[in-house]
Amino acid sequence: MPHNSHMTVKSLKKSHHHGDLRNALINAGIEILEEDGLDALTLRKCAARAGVSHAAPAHHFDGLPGLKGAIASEAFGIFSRHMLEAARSEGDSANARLRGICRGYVQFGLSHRALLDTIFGIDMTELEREPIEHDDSSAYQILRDACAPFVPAGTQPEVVEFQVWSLIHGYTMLFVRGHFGCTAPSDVADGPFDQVMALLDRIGTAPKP
Amino acid sequence: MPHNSHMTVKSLKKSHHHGDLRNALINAGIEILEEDGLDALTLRKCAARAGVSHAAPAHHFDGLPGLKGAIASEAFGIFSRHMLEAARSEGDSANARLRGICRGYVQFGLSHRALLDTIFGIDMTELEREPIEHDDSSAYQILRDACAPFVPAGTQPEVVEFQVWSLIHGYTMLFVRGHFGCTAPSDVADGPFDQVMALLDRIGTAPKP
DNA sequence: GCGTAAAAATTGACAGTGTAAAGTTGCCAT
DNA sequence: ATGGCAACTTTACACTGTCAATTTTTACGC
Repeated sequence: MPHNSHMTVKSLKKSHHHGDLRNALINAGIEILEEDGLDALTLRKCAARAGVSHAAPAHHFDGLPGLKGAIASEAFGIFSRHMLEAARSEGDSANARLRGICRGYVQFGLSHRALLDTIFGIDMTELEREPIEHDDSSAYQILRDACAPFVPAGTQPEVVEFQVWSLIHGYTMLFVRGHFGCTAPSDVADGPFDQVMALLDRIGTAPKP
Repeated sequence: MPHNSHMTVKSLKKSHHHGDLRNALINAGIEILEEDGLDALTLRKCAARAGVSHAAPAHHFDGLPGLKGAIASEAFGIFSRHMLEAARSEGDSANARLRGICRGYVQFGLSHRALLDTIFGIDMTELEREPIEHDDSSAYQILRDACAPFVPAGTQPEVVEFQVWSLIHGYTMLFVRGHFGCTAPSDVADGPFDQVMALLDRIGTAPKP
């Protein structure tokens, strides 16, 4: 006996008191992450910024991990849009698109570190977790498209995709935290980006004999 | 007027009440990380496990971030010993050593995730931070030695080192959290390790024309 | 319309946590 | 012995997540 089968298709769950509190909490969380970093993210602060009482989030998310998961999904959308732009920023060739994606990855890590940490801090193996949602315009798909020209015949596309993804993700995570020995990097150019990404030129070629 | 210039060279700061409380707190923290994960690490729990009052850690570390930094240094030593063993586990050839290091990296991430997250969660760019200490037997040096045979003449060793490091670090971080789509990975073999590490065979070769 | 039930949000309480200030204990040099 | 100091304890407080009880709002059947 579904009691709300009358709801319109585009029902935004805009409901009783607040009006889409769920999204308001997610947006508040993103603001806090951008302003004050990962450790500042708090259920109570999100609630306060959304203008509701401190216990209100419990009706929409399963604790702080639940809210973090929802924020990660939203942040992944922001990340995806950033990557789409980056893919086009360096030219139209296949090489330029792949290079642009990698540079955009690092740039996003520098400019929105807490967001990237939230996205990739999520443990997809935990039970009772709904995975981060990603549609056809997600960063995954953008990376996949950019890798496609480099996939040798008879090879699974995932292979190249995972190679590139591992390389740029590892570089970004190590670089933004200064593990490469650069002191306080504030720009991609401050690191050995070009030197490491030179490995991309070997992608899709045969191994040395 | 140094008031303690009388202390012996090997003075372990074994002092008044406890006797090397600093190290006791670090070890307690590592135990907690191994048993209950990153979120369970708490100043008060470390203090309780070391048998002191909850405010005692403040006299040895600058808050929880300070303790985490000291734990990261200790965990990096554990990681380094693990990597030294892994480097020898697959054979004596240069290829086997590099492959062994990479496999050991992922294995360590699976078996001691909280430790690896603590090590590489440290932000080396933050001011007033003392960097993680690493001597000649550190994981950095082990990786550098393993990469040396692949460094082309006239190339800086760091280039190859950073390429390999980025690749394996990114792979590990993404894999252990299930971002490659593997459900609940419990072994390196559960992931596309070999496929991604095939890129290592292109290390040190000339780019395609 | 109206009453009832469910959803949404509030309030109050509680256990943990980090942190700061003040107090206590034991060791050492003078 | 005694003054000083470092290590530790005690006490207190603000902040956090979480739960139970309550109130307010909305939706639906009658």
